Amino acid sequence: MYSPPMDRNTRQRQAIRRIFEEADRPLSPQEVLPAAQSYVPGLGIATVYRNLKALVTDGWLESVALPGEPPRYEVAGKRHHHHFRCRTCDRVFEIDGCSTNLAQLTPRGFRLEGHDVVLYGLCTACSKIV
Amino acid sequence: MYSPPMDRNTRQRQAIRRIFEEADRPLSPQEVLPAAQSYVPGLGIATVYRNLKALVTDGWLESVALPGEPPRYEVAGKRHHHHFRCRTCDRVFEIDGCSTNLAQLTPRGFRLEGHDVVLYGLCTACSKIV
DNA sequence: GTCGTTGCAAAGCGTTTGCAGCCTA
DNA sequence: TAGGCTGCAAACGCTTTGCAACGAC
Repeated sequence: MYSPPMDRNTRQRQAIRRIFEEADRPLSPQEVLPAAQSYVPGLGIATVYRNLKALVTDGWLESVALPGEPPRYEVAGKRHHHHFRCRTCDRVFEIDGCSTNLAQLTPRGFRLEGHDVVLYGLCTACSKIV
Repeated sequence: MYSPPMDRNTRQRQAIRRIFEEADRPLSPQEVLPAAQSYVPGLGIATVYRNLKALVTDGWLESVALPGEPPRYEVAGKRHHHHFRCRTCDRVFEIDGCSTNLAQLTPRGFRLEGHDVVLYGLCTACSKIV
């Protein structure tokens, strides 16, 4: 998989980085596109994909995979954390802390190396509306 | 989305059900295809997809979504459980039990309705090989 | 014999890639 | 000015769908 060396600071790349700095939650390419276009009209979806990939290679973004969902991305370097997906607005939020009793679930003979925890429900905004 | 009424017991459908009864772990369409073809040569991938969908509608299968993975399917009606994915052979296994301290992770103002837990590591077979 | 089901091939859909032209350094 | 980067459109891989033939009941 090809990843650009990211050695030029284009308007498109600036816009995409800015979107993530403003959002503070994992964003999908489809969420990034219209947001980035508000800064750079005409910015194409291919540019979004290419830059997301490049920013991951660069270590500036990390990909966030949730069950049954296309990959999202968030600014890298945060502490170990998990995610909460709102079933109404489909937005994903970061949650601090981590479940501590996962090791005891591991079947005999298996070697545990990592884990994902995803919570589902309603975010603050949506739980007020319903 | 169209789902067949499932009122005929074809060789293809028998084969697919049999695969799941024998496997006892979540299977992807790509895992089902060759296995079902060993019973019914020439069975097509479209038939696999159609029957998986139909068996879910029928309540005989449930879909299992893991982060960054295409959907798998397992026989429905089991107790609440989670999954373990082997990083070497990519197979997914069911694990009993459930983490109990997830509610405390929920951010203030959010309403928790459900959760997913996925463990990663090596299965018994692969931890012996490495 | 009916009509649900199948296999094949075409169509979808989100993501990736090829390419000519653009624009940053 | 060089060559990394962009937008467009074609290509991809996986899943879904249309359709004529098949076969379970």
